[in-house]
Amino acid sequence: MPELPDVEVFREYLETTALYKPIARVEVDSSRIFNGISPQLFADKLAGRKFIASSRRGKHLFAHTDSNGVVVLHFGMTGFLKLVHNRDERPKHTRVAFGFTGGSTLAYSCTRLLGKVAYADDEASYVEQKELGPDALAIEYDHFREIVEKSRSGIKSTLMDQTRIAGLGNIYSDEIMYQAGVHPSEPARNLDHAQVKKLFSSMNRVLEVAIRHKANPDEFPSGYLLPHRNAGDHCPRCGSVVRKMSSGGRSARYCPKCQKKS
DNA sequence: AGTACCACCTGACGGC
DNA sequence: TGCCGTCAGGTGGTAC
Repeated sequence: MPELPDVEVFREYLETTALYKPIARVEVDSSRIFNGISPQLFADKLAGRKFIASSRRGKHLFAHTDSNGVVVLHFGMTGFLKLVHNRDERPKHTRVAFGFTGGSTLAYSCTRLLGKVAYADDEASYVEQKELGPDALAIEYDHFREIVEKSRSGIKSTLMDQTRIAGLGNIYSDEIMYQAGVHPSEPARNLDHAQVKKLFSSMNRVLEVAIRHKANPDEFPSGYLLPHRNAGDHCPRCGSVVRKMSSGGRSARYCPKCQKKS
C-alpha cells in the first residue's frame, strides 16, 4: 500500500496527532523492525523528547524531535499509523508504540515486517546514506527529463527506482503510465519529448489527486486504473480487459489499447 | 549499469 | 472445514 500518497497521508496524520507531546515511553514488539539501532537505544534517544515537525521524502516519513535527531518511518507494504487512547485499541501487529504523557499512543503497525524504523542525526544524512533521489512531487521537469533520457532500463523500473525518483511504487507507476498512454515495457530512452512531458504532468496530477482523496482508490475520480487492477477488470476509458505482465520482477497492469508501444 | 532471482514476512483467497 | 499453492502495492543482496 504505502507509496508516496499514502505516506503523505500518514505524515499529515502524524502532524495532527503526535506533535508537541512529551514521549513518556517507547514500546517495541519486534526488534527486527529496526534498522541500525537497538530497541533499547532507540527508546533511550526518545525518552522525554517531543516530535516537533514532520517531513517526507518519497516513501520515507521523518518525525523530527526537539533534540538533534529524527525518527525515520518506512512502511513496507503493510505499514500504517494509528493514534489510540487505550491499549486494546492498538492495531494488530503494532511493532512500535510511542506513548505520550497524557495517555495517547501513536502505534506503528506493520503486518509483514517489511517496513523499517530508524533513527538519524538529521534528514539530510539519512537521505544521503540511502541515496534517495528527489521526491516525485518536488522534482523539476528538466531533471525528470534528464533522468528518463539517460536511463537504459524500462520506463517502469526507471520510475520505481528510489535513487532516481523517490516515492513511486508498483501501483502508482502503473497509474502514471496509464494516464500518459505509455506502455510499461517501453524502454525509457525510446520516449519522445511529448511523452516525457505527458508522463511528468501525469505524475504530478496522479499524486495530487491521490493525496486529495486520502490515497483511497474508492474515492478517486473515474478514469483511473487504480480501482480496476484485478483479474478480469476493464479499462475505465475504453472497456478493454486490463492486462497483466511481468516487468522488472513486478506485475504491471495496463490497458493494451490505451497504452501502445511506440 | 542492468536485470533476474531469491529472501525477508504474514495474510487472504481460490481450488480441491 | 482444512490444506495447499499463489499472490500482494517494498527493498536489499547476489550472481550474472
